[in-house]
Amino acid sequence: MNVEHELHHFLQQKFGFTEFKAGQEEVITSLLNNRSTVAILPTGTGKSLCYQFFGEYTKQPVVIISPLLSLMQDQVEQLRLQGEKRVVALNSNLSFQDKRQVLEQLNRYAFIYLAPEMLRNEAVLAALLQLNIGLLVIDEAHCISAWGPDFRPDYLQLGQMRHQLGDPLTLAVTATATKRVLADMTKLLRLPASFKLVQYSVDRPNIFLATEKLPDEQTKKERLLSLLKQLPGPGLIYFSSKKQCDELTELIQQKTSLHVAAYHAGLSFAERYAVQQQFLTGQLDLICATSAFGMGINKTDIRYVIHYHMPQDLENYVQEIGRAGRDGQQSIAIILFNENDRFLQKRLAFNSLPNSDELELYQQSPAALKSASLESESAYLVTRYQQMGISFADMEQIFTQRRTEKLRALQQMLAYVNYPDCKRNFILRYFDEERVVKHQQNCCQLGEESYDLQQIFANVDQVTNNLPKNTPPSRDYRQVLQKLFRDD
DNA sequence: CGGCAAGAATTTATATTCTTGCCGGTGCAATAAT
Repeated sequence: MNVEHELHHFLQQKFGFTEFKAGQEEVITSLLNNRSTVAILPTGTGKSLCYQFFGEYTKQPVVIISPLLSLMQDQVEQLRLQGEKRVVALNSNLSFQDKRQVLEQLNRYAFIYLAPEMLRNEAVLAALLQLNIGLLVIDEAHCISAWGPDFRPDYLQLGQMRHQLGDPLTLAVTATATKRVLADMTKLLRLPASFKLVQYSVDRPNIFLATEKLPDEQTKKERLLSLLKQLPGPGLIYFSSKKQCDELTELIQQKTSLHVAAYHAGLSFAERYAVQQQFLTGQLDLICATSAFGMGINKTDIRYVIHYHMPQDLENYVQEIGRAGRDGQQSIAIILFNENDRFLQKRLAFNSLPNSDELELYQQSPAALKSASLESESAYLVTRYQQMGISFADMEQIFTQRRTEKLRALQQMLAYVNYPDCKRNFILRYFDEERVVKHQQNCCQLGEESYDLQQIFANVDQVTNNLPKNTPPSRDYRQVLQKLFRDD
């Protein structure tokens, strides 16, 4: 039996699938050839199967770096449902005793999930070193570039951690990456130059792209309500402010008959989990959310994603609209834009980084830095950079450069909103794809011309692609909640 | 970093100009107190 047949046979036996989805076989083969791999695959193509397959096939332990506790939880649950019990999420949800026990017997697990922050724990690193890691996986690897520099600095340390673990075979997976983000990932992970890149287009042809410019807030609200009355659901609205997210949720409740809930980091873990489950099971028509919502959400029938505020950059935009239409059916992405929105994003971008006054203060007074780092995000960042051995002079340079990059990305986002020609091609160019698509009727709105919702959704069945229709298993979320948070 | 609304100030004003405060996304781990 040749290798290809053997892989298919194993896929059927172990996972019950007859075919690999796009990219999976290429990734698995590359890993089996002992080549570290970066996989940029569209959402819904089963990225996790790649490393699950590798682990089961080679019978070697797989360590997965995951950005969110909820993501780890989902994956662990899914693996257990598939019958794989040797799986653990090594995180702060574990009690001290449980954690110690897991660390003592780490070699009993085939799949170990953890957040990058956990690698700072020496006991954890030591236990991982005892293991013969077959594969190190960086899930949602764009976080390295998007979150590392100013939000979760431990992402910057992954390369060094990887080295300390003996430079194991590595797989980095994400749905979107420009050339710049890809370069960040390979550099920060210190991947060997021989790494293999498996990349598919970011284009999602079944998502119509629209932007509307509105003169003021009042008009924007009215337009939003009128859209909600016309659009087929379920849907998602993104905000860049928790306050406005809450306000609009209430307004929608008052003015429409839609079942709607808000989702943002101001809510407790339990509340967020409940909202998410109600959305997945169809009890909610619509979620108003901040960027907290989305990663790891597997709902296939989202018909529209509206941006009440445009995001900071096109990377985020493509991630967020990519949550629509995973079933391949016609969907739509709409940005409602008001000129003042640009300042909101500018503020957010600038605020996340320490400015030179702050840096100077902290440099002169370590005591001020210490007391501030408990509350201020940027002071904490400075502390972490110091721990990484980065000087104040270098920090100033790094932060300045980062600010410039963020500003440039925001300019591109604005250019997209204002772009009078085919927006799909704008996105393809931004993501450095050579390919140019032919503008079609159901592609995007051009310039200021209006678009016809009825026409867009008229011939739903003509739009097809090979994305799977995998509805999540229905379950009572209250039970899961109880299990997860016994003391809530 | 910039707009905006509310309120204060202003050459005694029912109108304009100036000032102030407000607006603001994403999460890990670990600690401390029960």
